[in-house]
Amino acid sequence: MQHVPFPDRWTTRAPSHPCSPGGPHLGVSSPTVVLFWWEEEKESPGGVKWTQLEHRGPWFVPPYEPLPEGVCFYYDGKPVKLSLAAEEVATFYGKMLDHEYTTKEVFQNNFFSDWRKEMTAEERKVIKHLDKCDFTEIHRYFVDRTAARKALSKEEKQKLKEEAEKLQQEFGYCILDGHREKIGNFKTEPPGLFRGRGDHPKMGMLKRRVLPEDVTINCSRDSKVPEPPVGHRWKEVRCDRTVTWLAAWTENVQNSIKYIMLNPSSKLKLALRAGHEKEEGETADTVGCCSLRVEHIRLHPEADGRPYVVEFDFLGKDSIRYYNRVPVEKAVYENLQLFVENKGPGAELFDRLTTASLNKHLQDLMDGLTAKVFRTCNASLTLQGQLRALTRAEDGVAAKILSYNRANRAVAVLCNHQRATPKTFEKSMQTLRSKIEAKVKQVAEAKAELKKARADHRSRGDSRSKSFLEKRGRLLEKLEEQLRRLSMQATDKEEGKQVALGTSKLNYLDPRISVAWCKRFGVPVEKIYNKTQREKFAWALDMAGKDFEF
DNA sequence: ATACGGACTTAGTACTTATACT
DNA sequence: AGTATAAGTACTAAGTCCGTAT
Repeated sequence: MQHVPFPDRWTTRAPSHPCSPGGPHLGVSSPTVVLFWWEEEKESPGGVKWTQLEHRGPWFVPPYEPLPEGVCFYYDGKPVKLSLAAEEVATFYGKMLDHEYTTKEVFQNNFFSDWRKEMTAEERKVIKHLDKCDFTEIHRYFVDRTAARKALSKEEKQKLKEEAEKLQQEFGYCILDGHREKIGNFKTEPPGLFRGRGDHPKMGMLKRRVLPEDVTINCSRDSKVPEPPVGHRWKEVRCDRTVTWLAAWTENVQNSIKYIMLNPSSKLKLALRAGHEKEEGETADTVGCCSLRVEHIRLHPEADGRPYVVEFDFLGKDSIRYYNRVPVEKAVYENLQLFVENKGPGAELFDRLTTASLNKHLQDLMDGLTAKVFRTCNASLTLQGQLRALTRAEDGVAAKILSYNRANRAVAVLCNHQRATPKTFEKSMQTLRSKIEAKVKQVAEAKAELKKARADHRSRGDSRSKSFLEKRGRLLEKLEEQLRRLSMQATDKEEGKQVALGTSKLNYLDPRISVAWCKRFGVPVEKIYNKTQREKFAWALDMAGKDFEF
């Protein structure tokens, strides 16, 4: 048992801070030598997440740089020199001019009203209507700047890269209980216009610049308190060992807390959604299973040749449409009929159900079970089952990977992880198709050649014609293999055009299932997980054997 | 008993880099 | 070598869940 020298939470407002130079003493190591965190003792009791936390605080976005002379904003056709604050907000809009957002009325109105708040009294007197504002010069300036950046020489690009790396090294790591851990997001979010998804009522509102005075720092009591930028101070410095965040601030648009947290590779981490009640008018209108309304389902006594089918159609998280027709048991169907009875389309379908009561019920069934766990578990079981059903030991690696992707896709479809069909999809599909056509032709030619060679060998019977025949045989085999691979690629592509595989792979599926599958079928794990993913799942790579069962 | 908000976790999109093709 | 496409990363909005205040 470890002696704990400090209470779990400790906090102080810091009107002035100790001026200790230098950053955290990186390289402090714990006395016990443990190579991997997953081999360490399980977490301490009482919700304490760490005993040592030391870091540099967030990196702040540099201050606004005014537009150069000659880049002008026009109102009603006349050039207007804006005050610094108003100009900055104008550039946020100007940058987005060719984005769909700026065509939406809600976005325009929110932007304009927030922009006016940043204007001086004189500016407010002049600038009264958005449709008289001309941001095109501002827009062009930023387009040119991006182009110039892209056209930079190799050396200049290299230099920028090195600077970014230096920043990463300086601010991107912390010391957590003697381990140097990567921070997930060490930069404060830059100011800009809020980009809510779906029909978000707050889209276009001004998201303010974060100042050190907004930021609360969390670190261990005996560590070096990070230095705020010169001339500034932190809102607060505290030592709360029951939470994992390093810094936090309140964001002004939704009034929610934003955190600086660790990278998912660090030790502190490791189907319908539940659907909470949301404040009406504050966010886009989306639902989950508890907040479904009568208008979101249709009941079919019979559909697609199956009895008792429920048709779902609603917008879920990120305003992604969920559409599905599910056959259910008779009892379920009849209950739904009761729930729909005498209700308008906008009424709650399950008016006596909340996420709390649902999770309470699931908790009673199994300790720690929540709707979310159910979704995750369902996903992992589906993957395992699909892998078992689809993989054939005698297949080549390419075919096995196709099977894996199919299994992965089944999970993504189950969880409704969608993406927009890529813009270039049709084009690249077309080139793939013509490649296949060409390959088919080649195969046919090679077959004819082989036939000829065989006849030739039969009539001549010498060793030269024999080796020629063998050569033709090998060529045909190679071409056929290439064709198989291409058509597999095409299938994979077509089936996956609207499905986002990454989300389930990264967040839902127990990586040990995939690792075990790779080991069992001799597929290199790099074909399934890229470098970042292998880092995140290092523990699974280490511990899952080929016989692992979820 | 419910509302609220803090602390994570999940997720799509925008941007960057690597790889494949011409 | 240069460009098109794919893969990977960064970013941050939008969920879930739980504990505490009302």
